[in-house]
Amino acid sequence: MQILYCYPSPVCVFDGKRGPPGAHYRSCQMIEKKLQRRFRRAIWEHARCTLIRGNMLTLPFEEPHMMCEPRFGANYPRENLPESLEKERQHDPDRSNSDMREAEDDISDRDEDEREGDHDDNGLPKKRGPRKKRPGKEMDRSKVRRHEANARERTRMHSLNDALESLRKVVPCYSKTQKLSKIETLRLAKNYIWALSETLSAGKRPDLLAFVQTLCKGLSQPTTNLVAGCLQLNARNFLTDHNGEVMFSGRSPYDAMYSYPGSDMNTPPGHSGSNLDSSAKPFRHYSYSGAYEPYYENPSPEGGSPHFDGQLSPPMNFNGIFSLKHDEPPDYGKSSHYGMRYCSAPGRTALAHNSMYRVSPEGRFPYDLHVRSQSFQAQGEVNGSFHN
DNA sequence: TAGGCCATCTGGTCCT
DNA sequence: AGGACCAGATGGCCTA
Repeated sequence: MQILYCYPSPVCVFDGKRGPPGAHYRSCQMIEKKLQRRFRRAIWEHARCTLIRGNMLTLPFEEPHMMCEPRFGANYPRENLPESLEKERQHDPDRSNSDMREAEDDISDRDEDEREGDHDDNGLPKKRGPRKKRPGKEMDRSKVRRHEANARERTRMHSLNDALESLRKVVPCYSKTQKLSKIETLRLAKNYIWALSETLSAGKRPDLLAFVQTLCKGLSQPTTNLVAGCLQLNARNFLTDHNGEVMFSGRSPYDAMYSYPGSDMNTPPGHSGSNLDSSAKPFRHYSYSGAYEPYYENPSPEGGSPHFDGQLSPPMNFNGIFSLKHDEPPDYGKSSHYGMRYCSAPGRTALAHNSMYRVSPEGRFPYDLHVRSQSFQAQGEVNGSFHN
């Protein structure tokens, strides 16, 4: 029987994976702790039996008390510990100590209770009544409080991580396999918000290069590569300098941007995926210009006057500016900053709540994109391109 | 093997 | 008093 300990790096006994803590993991952890307790008890019972047996073999029969009263308290000599326990102690003294203490306490408590149940200090039969308070009670209490505080802290950090995970899902380049680190997630989210705000406040087709540069500002090179890979860019064209500034070192920006197979846009030589960074996964290619035109230049499907109701959830990613991502849109009404930014953008095409927005009438952009209240099937496909 | 990332523990501080 | 929040310390895992 093999037990994998929870602390300090929890491992799920069922699938052998370390965190992250989730519902499944937590339930596993509870079961695991039960198993640990049972296991420790089993070990001690085994040790007890072994030593009793050993004593039976080595001790003269005239010392039968050793058989019925083996002591495993704190003063029990370590050299008499079973090998497995001694090994464990050497491997991790702190943990083993606490575990040992716990197990020892269990057993010594039991033994003590058994003894106390018979006689009092004077050897007279023990009277019934409230138990004497032990001197260590106050310390036990603070210990318990510390444990509770630890548990709360864990829960707090877990909820923080949950929030971070949901943030990962709404920034570009979400990947279950290659997760952005916490700090990179926050940086990317900040950049993303900033870039989108700039785009919206400008109210015109954004400078793609500037957008990507803003997106990658301050990110590490691997994350920059990842973002570039997600956006189907040649990651090597975007170099992060020592200050975290993203520099373009390739050809003209639009050459390095998207090309949709069969489009009349120039396809950069060797852009068939071979020049992508190794971290870049095969993504769908989108027509940059085709994607933008309907949003900025065409009249709204309803032919209404340009207005904006301020309820639109923020765009999902650069070419997904036309995809509305959030299943559970945040309450943007609370954010005056966003509301102002959204409303202040001039010349924007109206997007009514129930309208369906077809990005490319020619079908060059292969997805129908819907506003929030409608089907998200196509949106899922689009997002899938980024969230491999 | 060093460095990055992460989970956890822990003590301090602030607030209710 | 107790809970929330924070930051430092610690140790494990992973990767270049």
